[in-house]
Amino acid sequence: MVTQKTIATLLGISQPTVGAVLGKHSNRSKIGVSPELRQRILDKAQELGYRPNLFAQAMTGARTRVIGVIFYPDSVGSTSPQETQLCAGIERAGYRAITVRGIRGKNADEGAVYVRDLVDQMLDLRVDGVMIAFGSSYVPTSELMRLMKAGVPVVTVNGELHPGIAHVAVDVEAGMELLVEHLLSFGYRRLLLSDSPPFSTSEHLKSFRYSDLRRAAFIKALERRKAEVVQLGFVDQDKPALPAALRQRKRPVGIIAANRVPAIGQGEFEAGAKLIESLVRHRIPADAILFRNDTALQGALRATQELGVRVPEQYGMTGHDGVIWGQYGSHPFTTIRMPYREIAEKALQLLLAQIENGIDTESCSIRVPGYLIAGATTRQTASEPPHT
Amino acid sequence: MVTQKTIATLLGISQPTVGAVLGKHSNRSKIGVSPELRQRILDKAQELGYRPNLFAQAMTGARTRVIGVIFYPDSVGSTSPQETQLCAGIERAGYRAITVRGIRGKNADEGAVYVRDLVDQMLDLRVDGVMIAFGSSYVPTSELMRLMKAGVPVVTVNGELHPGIAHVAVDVEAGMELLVEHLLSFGYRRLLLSDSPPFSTSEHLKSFRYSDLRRAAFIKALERRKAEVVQLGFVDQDKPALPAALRQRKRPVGIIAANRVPAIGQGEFEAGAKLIESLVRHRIPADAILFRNDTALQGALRATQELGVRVPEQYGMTGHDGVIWGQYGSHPFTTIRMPYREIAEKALQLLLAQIENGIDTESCSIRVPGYLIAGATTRQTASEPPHT
DNA sequence: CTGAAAGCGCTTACAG
DNA sequence: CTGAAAGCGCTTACAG
Repeated sequence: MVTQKTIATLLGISQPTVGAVLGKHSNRSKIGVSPELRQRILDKAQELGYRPNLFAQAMTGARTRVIGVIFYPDSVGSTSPQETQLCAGIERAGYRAITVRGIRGKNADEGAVYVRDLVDQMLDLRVDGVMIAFGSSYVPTSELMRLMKAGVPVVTVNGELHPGIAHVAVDVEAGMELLVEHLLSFGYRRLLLSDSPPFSTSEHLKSFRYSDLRRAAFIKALERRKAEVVQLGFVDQDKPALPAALRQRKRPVGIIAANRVPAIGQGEFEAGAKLIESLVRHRIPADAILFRNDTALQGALRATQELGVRVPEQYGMTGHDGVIWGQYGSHPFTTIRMPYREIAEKALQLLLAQIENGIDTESCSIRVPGYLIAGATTRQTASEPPHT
Repeated sequence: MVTQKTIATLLGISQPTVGAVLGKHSNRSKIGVSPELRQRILDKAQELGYRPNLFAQAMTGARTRVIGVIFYPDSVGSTSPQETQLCAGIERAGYRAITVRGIRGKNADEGAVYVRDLVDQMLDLRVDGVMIAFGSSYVPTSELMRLMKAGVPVVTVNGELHPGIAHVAVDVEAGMELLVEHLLSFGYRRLLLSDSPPFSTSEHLKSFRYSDLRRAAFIKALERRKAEVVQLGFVDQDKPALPAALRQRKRPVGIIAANRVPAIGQGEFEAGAKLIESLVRHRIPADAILFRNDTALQGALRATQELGVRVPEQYGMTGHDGVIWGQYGSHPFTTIRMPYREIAEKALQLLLAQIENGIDTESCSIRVPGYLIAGATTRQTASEPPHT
């Protein structure tokens, strides 16, 4: 291994002089070096292929210029390709992105334990900051605070909002507005939100959860249009009572319905299928369904084939997230494309600001709007509502 | 930060004694410590939340127990979820998986430069070994040798075989055999291999490339069955001359055909679509098509809707890789599921053996067979061949 | 402008 | 069984 000392010895000078030229803070070094010597040092370093020892640098307490990224892997240990785009933004900013994962014996489902382990690793690696993309999975605020207290700024991406921690997420409300507007303008009248049962009973979390934000946004979008919103609750077992509002056909109506079992991982496909089966079986007069994400939409679409239901004529369907496969199936999806590049940029801005100016515990939350992609799971020409 | 010294001072003993208990090689330390003292040290460490400084440990030249994993990100910087499963295997073995990516300004398409940068990072991080999953993208052997020479063992996963470097890959030949057998047993007779034009003209690489392996496996599987194989070449422009072998209907025939433009990234979808369009347009009498991967199959399947071609009656279609979405579309795919878990395990075995016993430059290449998934893009009951 | 010293937190010899 | 020392490769004060 060629070190600063190697170079110093060869050049007959002292090691710190070499460090002043090759070190990471060479610009603000107090050691003056003549231009000629500097050049000789640089030449020799180049010639020998000198690379600074990262570990030695880190020992001195300097910045590592490494940003840790934590993803929530699915049950088989894989990571969403979209999420990995967060790393691309980090590289563009001149930092290194390091991804760590849980170590053996840890059950990925035990959210809190898993996160604790990842946070430990981040502290061990002395990263300058942490980005955490855990989707809607549980992250204890205390673990994030552990990083912040150790001087490591944190920004969460999508997922929940934690008090005092910077947060960047897709704007659920704006996306919902786009979807509702799109559906109504193409003649759909009875819009059904495929809702999720609550995972957690924590009151604290309630106001931050994706499902809750989404439900609130749905209600808001419909009420803005003077439309009534009815709650059907769980529709996967008994046939729900159908409110009068669903009988009339002119005015838009919002319907909120859910399956009893929460969808996780691949279960999303089945959850989507199950919902559409329930709607058909109970003859619930919805004509457009807003699914939680593209995976659920895909599962539902498949089920419509077997049920003999026509899409988009009989049911319009929308997803969320804009996965690439959704654009290449039998019906390209009408969905909201997740603005991951913009999210990555904003998240990085928040992180870098804190790395450079110190940690900021003023809650800062940024919402980035997604884009509507109009596909073939909804009508492409305005027409009369079905069920007439 | 609580260090060994903190604990030593509090306990009134010397720091190396603490190190002998809490250090990574505490078992084979030459320093004897009484059980009582050992316990007191452990208790105090626990109480103060002591964590060893990874950087200080690495400075002493000890193993880092970190394995670097290098993926080839697609054009938008995302990573295949399947590939990230490699990391899960590493964790199960008690190592840490670290993923690095290129730094700014690097064009991911400039394969060699990109890889050089990643290799530098791996060396800087003093990883114990490197796993590299670059698909069929270009990796210069010299870069891998740079790691090996620095004492860092390397194993490549899928992609090409490099002389002297351990390699684990899906068994293309076995997969081809499964597909051909499946198609023939369900009555398909004229099997068309969707081939790729060569990317590289390097003679050296030719014997290792996925497309070449695949083509050879196809020919082998058909010749084993005394079937003739005809080369149509490029079919995306002019109508090819159809050999007599394609006119007769009883005996199986293998057909090799390609589009002129290589498919990369999302272009795979279009490539699949383009091939099926060419077949229909030129009335090429194939009745089953073996696509390069599931993405191409999906693109082709979509095109069949627009072309009014019936799948699986008129054309049977198979993919490769077994992406999860392929199981949930209008036609669940007949495909070969990539045995990623087994691949990860084998790759890790090869890597750990070298980490523990020193680098081994005897070329070691392991092929892991995939699994056939019989779906709805091929017939599910034996029947007569079409075009009769 | 240049050199000698201290220190980061460990591990690994080497003395008592 | 226990302590004092050297060294890994840097950075950052402090002398000349």
